[in-house]
Amino acid sequence: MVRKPATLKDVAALANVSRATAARALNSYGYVGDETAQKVQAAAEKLGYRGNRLAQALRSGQLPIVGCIVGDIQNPFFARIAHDVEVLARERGHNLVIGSSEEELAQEISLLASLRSLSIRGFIVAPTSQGNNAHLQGLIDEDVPLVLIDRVAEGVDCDSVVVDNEGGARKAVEYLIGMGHTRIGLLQDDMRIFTSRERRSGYRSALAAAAIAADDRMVAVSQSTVEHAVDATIRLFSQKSPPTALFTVDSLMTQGALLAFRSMGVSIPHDVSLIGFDDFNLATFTDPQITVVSQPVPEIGRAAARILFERLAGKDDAPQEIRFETKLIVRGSVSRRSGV
Amino acid sequence: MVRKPATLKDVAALANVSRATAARALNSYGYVGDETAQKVQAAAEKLGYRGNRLAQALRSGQLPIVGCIVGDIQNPFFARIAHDVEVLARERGHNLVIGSSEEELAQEISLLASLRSLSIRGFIVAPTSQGNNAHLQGLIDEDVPLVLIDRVAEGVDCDSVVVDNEGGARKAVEYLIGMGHTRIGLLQDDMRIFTSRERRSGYRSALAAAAIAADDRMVAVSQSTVEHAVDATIRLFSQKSPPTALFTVDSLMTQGALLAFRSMGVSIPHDVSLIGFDDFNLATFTDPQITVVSQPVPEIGRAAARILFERLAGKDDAPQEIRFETKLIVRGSVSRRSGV
DNA sequence: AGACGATGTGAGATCGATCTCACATATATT
DNA sequence: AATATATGTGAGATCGATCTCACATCGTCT
Repeated sequence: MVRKPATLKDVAALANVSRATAARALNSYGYVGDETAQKVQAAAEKLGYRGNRLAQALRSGQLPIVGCIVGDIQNPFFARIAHDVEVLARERGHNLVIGSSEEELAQEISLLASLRSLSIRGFIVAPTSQGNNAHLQGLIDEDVPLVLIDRVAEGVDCDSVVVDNEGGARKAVEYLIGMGHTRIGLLQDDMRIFTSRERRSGYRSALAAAAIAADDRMVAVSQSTVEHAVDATIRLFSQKSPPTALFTVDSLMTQGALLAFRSMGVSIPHDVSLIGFDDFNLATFTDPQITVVSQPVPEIGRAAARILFERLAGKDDAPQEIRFETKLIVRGSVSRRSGV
Repeated sequence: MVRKPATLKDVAALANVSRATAARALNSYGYVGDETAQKVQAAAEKLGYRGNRLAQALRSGQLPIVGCIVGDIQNPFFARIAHDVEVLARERGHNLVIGSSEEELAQEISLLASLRSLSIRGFIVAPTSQGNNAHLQGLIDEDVPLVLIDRVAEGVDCDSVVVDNEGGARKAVEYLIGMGHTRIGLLQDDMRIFTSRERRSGYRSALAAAAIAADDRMVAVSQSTVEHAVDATIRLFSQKSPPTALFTVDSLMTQGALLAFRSMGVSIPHDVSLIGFDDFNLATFTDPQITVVSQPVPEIGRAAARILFERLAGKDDAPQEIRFETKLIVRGSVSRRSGV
């Protein structure tokens, strides 16, 4: 049995009034007689009238939906953010559409285009961020609110919520240097990604400050998945003179490195020291526990959503750029290295 | 500068044709002169015409969006499923709206109501599943395709993709019994949740088969988060005669139990043996590695999405009920217990 | 009593895309 | 030459909700 959802027309007919009156009664605006209003309410109730948000949206030009495009929903970092955004959106009577760019610019662009044509009200995006950000600027130009998270995009003048990647990475590497390490490896993901660049830059500046020459053989690049990170770590540590310490730029890669070390029979922190960017659930389960640079993940999604809804409410001042501090959490995965 | 997106009317005006002709040219149907078509294409190009999917949807009655409502997007199990569904949806030119019921029936209902009024084409839902499933049956009645995942809902006649929870749990507990354990704890989440009930049922039947009396003091209930599981585990093991082994019903709770044991100074598997339902990334990083019952997670989302799109394409045979097998993966978190 | 405001209701336009129908031409067929 | 058939195009209806406007009907004030 396929019964089409009841329309306003059906309700009006049942209540013996015009569509206009029915609309007034249901949305309580304008003048409606008490008795009429009751009749309409009753009719709506009886038919299970729910209203067609599509039609409403077409009229008003806006759908109560916000979009969130992340790099990868499987990364717990983004999952947490998406979750927080969803909660806040729901509080404001909005739904959330989630897209995953999988770090492909083309995918980000097509996702955005497809969501834009839905008249989605605003976006929270973790941009893949390379040169061409016309698709993002296009949103701004059409006055569609956009909040960037985790990463900023060059030349796009909008709100953003990021963390101090460079400072965090520097703290991590300085700590390693302070513990006597000089051959410090970096396991990073694609250089096109903003955080990857910033974290590398922190890594480099810490090395430079300690007068340690940058060495490309100490740097491995892989996609941000556990599996790819395993391979990259194994390659990095299969060299003749491998690093004595490793800094990984996100939690999936940290986990990949851990797996790789286990499979290679390399012991932490005895053989190799490890610091990861971004804390994760199980960092304290391992033996030793993993030292990390932690970011205030719960703040990020909430801050971004808060800003987005302020913009939707009409706030129109200069773009905010929020940058949260990171914190070095020392656990047991780094050991002091004496001499070389 | 706020330029409204170009409409078909704009394109038609620029190309000096009627809206009808412009539509024909852009969607290539009906008869259109070559020259006219070119003109229209050029005009559309020039104006950056993208079309308003809302208006199209209002006309056609369908928005190319599917919805996915999970219990908690932060649970890696659901994150993985959502990811897989999103990928498949995108392949079919659909977007995905994700909602999280947070295991609240009321939230599931309101989420579904709000998405239904968007004329969303179909749903994949992990139902909170208690008695009243009218909201789900309502979808079926209106011919909106619905695929249940992870859990089935009583009295709702639709496709479903689940795993053999009872069998998996029984395997786990039988294994513990085979290793000499008799005081076997169960850390489960809310009994209203289908998987929780099924897994408990497997736990009980394994005990019964071994003639071990069920003992409520061996069972702890908590929400499915790492934090709640920590507390519940501590309570469970603070009794005078605590379990010698623990079976946890999902990966977040397994992680909570691990954290709790660590904080209590309880050593695995020496003091307590542990088996978790659902494998997780770091299960092999811990020392010892965690023995688990694994489910074919990548299959679940894909299977559900595949079925959903078949239904959307018009397939109309009897509902499928897919039930995947689980696998006991023996690692090192269970030790043999001699005597009592 | 006449006028003005408050109250209540309906007809019709609108949002943007699509589709049916009617009406043109042009070419082909007898 | 007359009739079919193919080809092109536009006017207007439609999807469902909302809003403006016009038109009632009251009551009240001078």
